[in-house]
Amino acid sequence: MRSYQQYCGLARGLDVIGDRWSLLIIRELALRDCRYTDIRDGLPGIASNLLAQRMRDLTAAGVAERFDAPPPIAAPLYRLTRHGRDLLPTLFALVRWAQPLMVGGPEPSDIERNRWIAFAARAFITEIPVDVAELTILLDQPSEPVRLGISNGILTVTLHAASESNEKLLDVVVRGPLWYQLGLLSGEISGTKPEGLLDIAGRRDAIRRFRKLLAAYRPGDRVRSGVLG
Amino acid sequence: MRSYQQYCGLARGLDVIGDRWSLLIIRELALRDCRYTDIRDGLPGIASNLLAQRMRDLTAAGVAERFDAPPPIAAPLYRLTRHGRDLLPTLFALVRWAQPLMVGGPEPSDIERNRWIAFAARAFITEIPVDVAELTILLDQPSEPVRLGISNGILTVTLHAASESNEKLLDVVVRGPLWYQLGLLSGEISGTKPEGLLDIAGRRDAIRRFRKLLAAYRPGDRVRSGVLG
DNA sequence: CCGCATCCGGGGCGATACTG
DNA sequence: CAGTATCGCCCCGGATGCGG
Repeated sequence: MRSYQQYCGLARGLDVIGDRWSLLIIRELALRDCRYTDIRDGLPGIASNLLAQRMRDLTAAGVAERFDAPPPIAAPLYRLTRHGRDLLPTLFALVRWAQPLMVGGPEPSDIERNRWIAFAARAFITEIPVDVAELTILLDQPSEPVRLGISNGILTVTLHAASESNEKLLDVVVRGPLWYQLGLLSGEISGTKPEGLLDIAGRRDAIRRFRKLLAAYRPGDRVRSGVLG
Repeated sequence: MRSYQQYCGLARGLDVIGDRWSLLIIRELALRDCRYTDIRDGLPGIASNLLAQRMRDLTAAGVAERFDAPPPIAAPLYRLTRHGRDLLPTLFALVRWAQPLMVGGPEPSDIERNRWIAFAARAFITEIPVDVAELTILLDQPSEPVRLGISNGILTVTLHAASESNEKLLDVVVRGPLWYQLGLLSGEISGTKPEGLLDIAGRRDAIRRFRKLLAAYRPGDRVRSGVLG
């Protein structure tokens, strides 16, 4: 992208990640290390040469990097650098802001990737209550189920290869339409009983702690009405 | 902008604010209510028709709105809506992320607007220590000085009409090159004595509390090395 | 099959001129 | 002052090709 040529932090940041597709590339790399093709799978409609250009730009900016995975993986992979990962809290904030645009569920023309809910999970689970220090949840779906693991009060979100899940190790399993699961994470569905199409399975105590985990998110962080208040 | 047509919060957000110039327009409106020309002043190089289009898009999206100011102001003004202001914490996060790109000072080709430091101030002052509940600081410059007012532990940042400042009401006055002032806010200049070109004036106790205010910012919020860790 | 490079319309963008 | 109008140009989107 053309630089804005402004001595302003916001403009400088946009010079790096303001290009079309750039943040969606970073989203894909945030979910897992990717081959070129893996990234393209998450960006339907992007021109191939454009993706190549973006990868050059992002690596040059120190946001992503190329590396060779150990055998038997033949293709080179891309991953986020430390600097790239530092950007994620910003993206989670944007996801929270945009949540009102998600409430009606997907439009017929919308592309969907089940793994994207892992990104939303990171955005909406912002705090771990002390008595939820150990808990394992599976957001189950036909393809790309997502595992939320809390250990020592630290959350780790991973993509689950389908049916890899040893259900013995899971405390809670959530099944149902993806946008219902999203509504659960974002707090729009907060009733204490499973809502309609949503199936929440697990021991009673585990489910209680899961709900407490979700309740810890508050939309807050509002800016007061005054100018730059 | 063409919609990404993805059922993903990040993509949905970018559909609204991912266009070129959009976030810089929001920056200008965050600093003060603006006439059309005021916005354009902060976006050198933007085509007039393009700005008009962006304003239509942003008002349609409920991020900004047009309104008629009371007399004697003749021209219609733009301001952020509540929804637009909710976006500011995200932009502040981006400003913090991009700070490493600011350390060397402006490039010769860079445009500068002194008011932009007000935006940075909001980004880097993230917490108010309890004993700094009352404090008034002026970031002084030839044009567009910025006032940081803390009252009841709440920070308010305002643009000061030049020489409007009644210095009697100011606890601390900071003078010096803009990017030195920025370095002070972001913590790169944290020495206890005024650095070279930077002049920090005020009562000893006020300056001490001012430094404590700045020290409250920590770059933190890092994401661990694991994927979506 | 994967990782691009190339080619080719179309439209968004940059710059300027113009109008109420 | 607040936009609208016009015109290149280049970036982007879509398809194809091709070497590893």
